[in-house]
Amino acid sequence: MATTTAAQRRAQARIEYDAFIRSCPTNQLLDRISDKWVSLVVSALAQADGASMRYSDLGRKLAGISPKMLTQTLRSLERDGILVRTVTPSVPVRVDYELTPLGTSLAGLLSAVKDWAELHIEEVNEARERYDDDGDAPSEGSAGSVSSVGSGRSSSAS
Amino acid sequence: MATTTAAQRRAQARIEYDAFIRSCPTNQLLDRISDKWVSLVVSALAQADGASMRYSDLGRKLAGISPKMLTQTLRSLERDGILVRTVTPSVPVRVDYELTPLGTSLAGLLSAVKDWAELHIEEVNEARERYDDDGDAPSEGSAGSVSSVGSGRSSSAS
DNA sequence: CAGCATCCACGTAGATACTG
DNA sequence: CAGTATCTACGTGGATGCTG
Repeated sequence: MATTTAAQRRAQARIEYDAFIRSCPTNQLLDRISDKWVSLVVSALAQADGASMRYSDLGRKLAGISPKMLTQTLRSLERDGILVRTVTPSVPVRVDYELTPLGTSLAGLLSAVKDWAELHIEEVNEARERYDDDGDAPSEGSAGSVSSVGSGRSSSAS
Repeated sequence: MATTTAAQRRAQARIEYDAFIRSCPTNQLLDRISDKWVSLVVSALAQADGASMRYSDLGRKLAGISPKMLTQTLRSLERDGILVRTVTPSVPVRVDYELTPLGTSLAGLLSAVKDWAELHIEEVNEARERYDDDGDAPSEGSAGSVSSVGSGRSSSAS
């Protein structure tokens, strides 16, 4: 695995991709970008509208993220060509992060997902309440098929 | 916290949401939908084009997913109102999953992300090679600012 | 068929402390 | 300022075995 060359990998790449297949590299990529921190970092950078953001800017914007996760996320995104990291060796070191065109194309999608979450949180919350309160008053369960016969865990979503 | 009513929560919900804030419920929701399995399950259901899929259909489509993860993902999505679970009490029990309108709206976004992964995997792979081979032949590092001065971990992406 | 229960291992996030 | 290093702990996910 560590000995495959770029050419080999690209050759194999021509074989139609299917993220549904676990062994497909796109599956791993999907796993990487399907990450809360990735969504937020990329969305934050996208909101900067082409401009770059400093490490601390991001840390402030993503209130609550640990330096470790921020650096880790940033590094993985840099490695994947989603963003570029620019170090300015001034006295207090300055590091800027900026989306690449590739990153910008992804940013639109991830921002949309983030916006979806903000937009539909109430519907989801109501659905959760309905689900959790379920198993108590079915009022109908003889129509040949029943919907949502869950065990109804009452624990908070955490 | 466990005693808040739906009305209270909805009242609080009017306070502008910001997924960047860790304590915001949308942050948690984003975390939930930013999941590889969620993307794949929802995308698979979306590809069914409004039709329902059986448990085993999904298990086949998402080759490699463990029954545990499949059930777990399905349950969480059902709870969130993304899909509906229909049990048909035939001799061999039959369970169908179908997207709700809410789920369909999300499916478009997640499918787009999945498609993005399939579409840009090669670019990402090339960026990764470039990054990993870096730290060896900078050839320029005096232009005032340098890009990508990473430590260059050579370990495989896993 | 469609799960659920249990066990276990690994990764990963988080807190904390230190550095160029 | 912008990280890095280390340690710990919990969650996540896989394998296995059993059930209606």
